[in-house]
Parts: sequence; C-alpha cells; structure tokens
Amino acid sequence: MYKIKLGKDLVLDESAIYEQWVKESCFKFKKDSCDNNFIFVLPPPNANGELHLGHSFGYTIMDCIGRFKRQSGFNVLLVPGKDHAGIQTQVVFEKYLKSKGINPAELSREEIYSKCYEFCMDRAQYMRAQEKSLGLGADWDYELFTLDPAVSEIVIDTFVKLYNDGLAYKADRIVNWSVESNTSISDIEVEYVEQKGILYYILYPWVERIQEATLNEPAENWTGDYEKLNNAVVINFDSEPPSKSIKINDLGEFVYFKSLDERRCIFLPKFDTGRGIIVATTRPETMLGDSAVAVNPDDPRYGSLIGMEVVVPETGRKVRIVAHKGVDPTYGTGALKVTPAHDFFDFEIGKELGLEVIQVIGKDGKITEKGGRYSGLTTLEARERILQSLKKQDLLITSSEITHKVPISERAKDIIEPLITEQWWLNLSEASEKALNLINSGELEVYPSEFKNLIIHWLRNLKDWNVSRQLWWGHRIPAWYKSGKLVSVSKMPVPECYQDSDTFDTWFSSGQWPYTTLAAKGLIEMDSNYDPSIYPTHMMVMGRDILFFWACRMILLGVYRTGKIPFRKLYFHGLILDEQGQKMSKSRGNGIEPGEIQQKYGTDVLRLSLLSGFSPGRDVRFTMAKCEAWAKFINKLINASKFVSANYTKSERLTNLNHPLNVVWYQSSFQKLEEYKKGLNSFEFSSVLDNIYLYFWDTFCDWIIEISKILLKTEYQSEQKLLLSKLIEHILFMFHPYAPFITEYLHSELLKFDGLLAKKRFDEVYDYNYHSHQDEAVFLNLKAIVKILRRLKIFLKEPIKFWIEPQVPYEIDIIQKLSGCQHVQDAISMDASLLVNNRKVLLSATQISQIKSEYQKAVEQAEIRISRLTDLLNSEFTTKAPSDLVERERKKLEDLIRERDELKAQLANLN
RNA sequence: GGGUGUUUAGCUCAGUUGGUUAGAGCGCCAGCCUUACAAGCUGGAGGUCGUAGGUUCGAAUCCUGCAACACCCACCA
Repeated sequence: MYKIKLGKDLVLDESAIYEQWVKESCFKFKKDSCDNNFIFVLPPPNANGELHLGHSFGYTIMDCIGRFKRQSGFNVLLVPGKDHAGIQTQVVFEKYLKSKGINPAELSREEIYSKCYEFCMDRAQYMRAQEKSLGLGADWDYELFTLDPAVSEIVIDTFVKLYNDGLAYKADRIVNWSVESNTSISDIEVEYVEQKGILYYILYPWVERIQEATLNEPAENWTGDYEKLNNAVVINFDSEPPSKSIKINDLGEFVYFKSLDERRCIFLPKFDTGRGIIVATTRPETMLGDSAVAVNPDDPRYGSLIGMEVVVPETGRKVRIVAHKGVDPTYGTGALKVTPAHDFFDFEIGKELGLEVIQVIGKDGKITEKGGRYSGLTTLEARERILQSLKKQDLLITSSEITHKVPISERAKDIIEPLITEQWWLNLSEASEKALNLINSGELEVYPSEFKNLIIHWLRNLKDWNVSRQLWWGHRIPAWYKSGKLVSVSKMPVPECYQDSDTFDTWFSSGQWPYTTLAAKGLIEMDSNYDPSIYPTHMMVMGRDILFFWACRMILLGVYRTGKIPFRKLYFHGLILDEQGQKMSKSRGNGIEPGEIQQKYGTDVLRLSLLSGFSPGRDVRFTMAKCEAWAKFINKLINASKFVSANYTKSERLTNLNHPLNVVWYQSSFQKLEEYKKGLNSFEFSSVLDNIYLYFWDTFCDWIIEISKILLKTEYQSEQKLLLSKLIEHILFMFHPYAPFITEYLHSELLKFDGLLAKKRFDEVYDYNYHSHQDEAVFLNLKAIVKILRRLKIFLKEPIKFWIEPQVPYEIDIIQKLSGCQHVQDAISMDASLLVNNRKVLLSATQISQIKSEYQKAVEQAEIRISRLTDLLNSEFTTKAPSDLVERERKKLEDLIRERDELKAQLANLN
C-alpha cells in the first residue's frame, strides 16, 4: 500500500483509510435486510499473475458504481473472486516450475494439482492486496475461488444435469489441438495470425494414363484489359463474351468459368491434365492422410474428371476425384486435396461423402505410423522430406508465396493442429433459444446498446461447445468408466470405475459464476425459486474482449440452469491502449503497471485518469499527461478544502441564507447533485466527471471562493462559512466514487465532518428543509461585468475606472477585487457607458479611442448575428419550426437589436 | 468474404431525441507571486466537424456512396 505526500504537511496513508472503511463495515452486505439490494458479482481475475491496467480499469468502474449505489441508499454487495483459468494457468505454472528447476513431466497429477493450487493461492493473495489498494469496496467475506468445493459442486452438478438431459455427449470429431498444451481447445480460443506461407502445386498422377479429356473449344488469343484475382483473371468485355477458353499474352491459357454479370467474366488458368491433376496446398505433409481430391462440379476444367482415380504421391494410395460445391474454383488450381483427419473443411467433405479418415499426425504433433516412412518425424521435418521426394519425381510443379491466416492457440500461442479426438460436447441450442426470447422481451440491458446485437448474433449461430480439456488443472469431468466404457455420469464415484481424466473448459465454471457464488455463500438455493431481490444479479461489468467467452456463456448456462439471464444490466468497457493507441501487452513491453502510477501519483489519480475521457465499449488511451492533469486536480481539491477548513464552523443545519449570491450557489449545488445522480444512474462516468470537475474548478474555486474572500469580512461571515462547508461537502461527496481516498481524507480528517464519507448517503447531504429561491441572474450579471472589465483592462493595458448601480450587497467590492479595476462614486465624469446583460456600466479610461474600436467590434458582431437571425425569421423557419422555438429566436433578435442600438447610441456619445 | 466501430482544435477526447456563436483537458501566445493553490490566477489565438451527394426551414448530429484506420466473425486448402 502506498503513502503519498500532499504538500509539506499532509501525508495520505491510503491503506489506513481502507482499513478504516473495513473496520466501519462500509462494504458489508446486510444479509438480513433483503430490501433495496444491489448485487454485483465481480469478474474473477485469473489467479496466476497480477493485476494489470485493464483490471484496474474494470475494478475502478465497478467500485465507482458500488460507491454510488451505496450513496443512493442501496444495500450493496460486490462479490470478489478468483478464477483458476485452466489452460492459461497451466502455461504460466509450468514456466514457473521450470524456473525452479522442476520438470513438470516428473510430477503426478495429484502433485501438480496441489502445487498449482498453492501457486494460485499465493498469487490470489497478492492480487487481493492489489484490489484493495485500488480501493475496491468488495465484501471480502464473500470471496470465492472457482475451485472451492462449494462452487465445484454446483459446476459438476450442472454437467450431470446436462448429461441427463441428453445435452452433454461424447463424440469423435475434429477439434483444435494445441500440441504445446497437449489439449483440445474451443473454437473461440483460436486466434488467427497472418503469416507468409508457400503454396505448393503438386501433381497427383492418374492411376492409369488416359487420354486427355476434351473440355473446351480451342483457345482464342486475346488481348485487352483484365484484372488478376488470385490466379484467375477477370475480364470486362465490350461485347458478348466468348464461350471459349482464351490465351492471354504470356499469362498462358485460361478456361472460361463463369460470368459475374453480362460482360464480366472470370477465367481460370488451364492446367495440363495429361499426367494427372494438380492440387495446391500449404501443408504437403497432410497428403499422407489424403483420401480424395475434390473439385467443384461446376468447374469446366474438371467436370469430366469426376470419378477418375489418382495416386496420392508418397503413399501409393489410390483416391477418387470427387465433387463438392464448397470447393472454390478460383483458389489454387481449383482442385482440393481432401484430408478429413486434419482439416475442418475436409472433415465436413469426408463426412458428407463417406471418405476414409486417416490420422497421420498424432497428438504430439508428429507423423503417426500411418505416415509410413515419415512416421516419427515432426510435421515440418516431414514436409521438407516430402517436398524433396516430390521434386525428384517431378511431381512438384511449382510453388508461390502467399500470406494466409494461421490458427494459433489464444493461450499457448502455438499453431493449432486440427485432429480427430474423442471429446465431450455441449448442445445448448435450447438454452440459446430461451435466452434470445428473454433478451427480446427486454430482460437484459446492455451498455453500450450496440453490443446487444453481437450477443444475439452469437447466440443465433451457436455451435456445440467442446467442453473437455486434456488438462489436470480444473474441474475433473464426473464421468466414470469401466475398461474403456462409459458407465455413468454422476457426482459421486462409481464403484470399480475410474474417472474421466479430462477437465472442463475453464469457461464452463466461470460461465456459472453468478449463481455458483451466491449459492456457495448461502444467498440463494439452487433449483429453487430465486429471491428476485438477489438473483438475477443487478449488474455485470467486463471488458469487451470477453463478450463471447464470458458474457454469452453466462447467459447460456444461466438460462439453462436457472431459467434466467444471471444479470439485469451488462456493461462493457473497452481496452486500455498505450499513448500510441497500441494494445498493452507483455510481448510489446508497452504495459504500464498500475502500481507505478499509484506510487507516483496516488491511487486517486490512477482512478480519475481511468474514469475520464472514455465511453462504454470503446478502447481508451492511457497517457501520463492525463495523470499529470489529475494530479493537479488533487492538489486543487486539497487547497480548496484547506481554504474552507480555515474558515469553517461546524454546524449541522443550514436554515437560512440572506445574501442573494449564497442562495444562488446553494441552489446550483443541489442542481449539480441532481445531474450527478442522473448521470451515474446511466453509467456516464466520464461526462459526470467532466461536469463536476468544471463545476468545482470554475464555479466553486474561481468564483465562489474568490467572492467569499470579500463576504467573509462582512456581516455575512457566519452564513458564508456555513455555505462553504456545505458546498465542499457536496463536492467531496460527488468526487468520492471517483477518488475515494483523498475525498475521505479531506472529509473526515481535514474538515472533520461527522462520520465517514464512504458511508454518507444522498439523504444526508441533501437539506430538504431549505426552500428559498433566488434568480440566478444576479450571479450571471456580476460575472459578465467582471469579465468585461478584465478584458478591457488587459486590452487597454491600463487600470480602468468604472461605475455601476450595485444590485446585491457588496457587489462593488466584489467587482473591484475580481476585476482589478476601481469603482468611482461620481458617475458624471465617466467617458463611456456599456450595457452588460442589461446593466449599465460606466467607464473611464485615457484611451477612449481603443474602447471605441472595441465598441465598433461589438456592434459589427451584433450586426452579423442580427442579419443572420433576420434571414432565419424571414424564411420558412417561422412556419415549419415549432412555435416555441420561433418565439425564442424572435426574442433573441429583439434583444440583439436593442443591444446593438444601445451600443450604437453609446458609441455616438464617445468623443 | 461478411459484420461492427471510428474519423470534431496541434494532441487526447466530449457533443444528450437535428435547433442556428461546436466544448473540455493538455499544449501554445500574452500578462500576473492577488494572504487556499505558480501543481496557481487572468486574458487570448486555434475548428468550412474525413470526403462527395441527399433529406430538411435548419445537419457535427439522419440517409447513401467513397476513403482511411481499428476491431470482430467465417471451412479458404
């Protein structure tokens, strides 16, 4: 925890303040009063590292909401937790073991599990301290870990239910296999990176040499404009396109394929089909498992070849040329080698056409014994040797460099090897139907609302979920086997049976987090009627990057298990980017440690920097300049509080205000409180912060405090002190969710207000008994006069004398002080007069000509606006716009004309 | 290939359901140590709101095309 220095004499000990909040039960959920609850389950961070700036962002938002809801009188519960994060933790943990000189392969499952548990508990403790250092007002009695028994029991139970409902099943299918982590992973855990690769064109010779099929009419030579598309060309014809194949310059012979519209036709290169069929592939090693060559039935080059047999080189296997509509004739040669065991699309073709599945790559990423003489080699080694061999046989026709997208594992970052393995799958289509209905009937509010469509789209296109992982770290699947056969799926061990060695995808447990946590802590009972004041929970906040991973899964599993979407409001924040707009990441080395900022500027500055200048769902740049600006703000807040504390009298109730300005300010403070409440109720963190920042700095510091310096010396002294203390209390109250530490310190230590600010509620800062009213104009007029005098003073480079008729007590003293200009008693000797907000200001200065030119400028500006407004009021605006609007503009014009005439008259009077 | 978002002052971003002088912070220029604060105060400069059209009495705001950038999704070998 950090201490920051505030000037010479103040030291802010953030951890001491946090301790005090805890001691005074500021974050405690009152379990018995189930009224007016605000239940908010926090996203559990992965317990294998530390919090980064993105976590800080999320938690700051969540804590800000929590504190605001407490202010609003809710019984708030923020549920903290930690996630075991299956595969990611395994990656981190194995690195950790290796760094300690331990070989993970030598440890048993039990040893790994218990060591990993220890490791996570240690990290969790560190991370918990980080969360507290941020000021996160969670109720720590409710903290849970995803592998805690009470949580696990429900997770397992859900799976048993799914199995009993026939929605969990085991099947051999092609999956994304990560060789590095030795497990399958789900589709959304796969990322695609662009890489350069080589596309090899390989000839599969005919089983028996045949006569070349006559496919096309003879080619005609052709020159003209064409565009290249992959290896095809598109030609725009001026007249009727030919139905023949054509020869284009040195590009070679092309075969007419199809017309895109009347004149635009696509042509494909003609390959020599005399020796065999040429396929194109980036992964020649997979040819060891080829069981067909597929072509598009509409492709004129190959139509007549369908059904013929070729030999797969290196294997001697005879396979047929088959037809499949999914084959893209424009890619490669238009002939696709089909490897059902090692490619998703090929798997589909194989299933449809009943092709043989030949697994030639193993889970270890090496060629299996089915790969013949290449058996035991890695895929890359095999590729090299196969290419050499093909070259020797003159079967490698050509190769070209391409950029293509390579699938990699999101966690382990290794290249995905599609493999066929037996896995557990979940079919949640029914739940997704229900979820969609609930969403459509308005059961879920999403911020920003556009993201709702992403969720809906994902739910509509849901595929079965591969939920088993070949890992040891996680919830072990409760399936029981006897000599390789599944006997049952149940929570309790089955006698004489052994348990499935796989664990669940980590999102299977975190997807159940809202109800597992509440049930584990006894707030709800599973499969009962859920108390609507507790479940569905009231809020969920997460980064937009885990919308599919987590939000959608929680919705699905929540609807399946509880019949309800587990939260009513779902808020997404964006990602934190660096100053250049790049994602922060360890590999880039551009990350900023939150602790760094906290140590340098204090936690409040970190929080304010995160909560300013962003909108929901959008990424936000984090800059040091922002921190600097907010550090200045903290300084200002301290100084303003110091000023108030020097002039502070403690009094509970403010019953009456006499000075008109004080009445105006008190009113506007309540107005700010209302705006603050309204804004935060719709989670507009940044605009609320902007608003109260401006109010504090511009209105409170620059005007109210400055004017107070006069009034404090008058008979208004005591009401002035009272007012100042009231206003600073409101200000600290509004900044508290954003900057809890410094506001608490100033409120409770410096200003010694009663009680903790963290406990203060709206009804305690509002003074409902106060009713007087004053038109705001008295303050606005005064401001306008001061501003004009200040400008003239700087413009003329000389002190100006002025005369006004005071409207409120001590107004002359106030204007003199704030403008630095002197008031004169004798209005007769004045040189010029000005009209400011309908108030007459007389002026005296040596450089009247300068004032004249100022006047002239003012008149000109007025003229411009008058002519614009006149045009407007002579247009159809008057008949088509709403009448109140027209009226407003008319009034504006009248005022302007009067003002201009006054100015003109005064100008004429100047010498 | 499909989808979404972004484009406003030198920089980072606001701009509520269209309403007529487009805002803030930082930076910049000029002047000030005025007894809370020089981490401050005062004044000022700076924008034809990406582009081309359209709807409208009226467009930064709504619609369409285009461009640049960003992200997401998909079975392209």
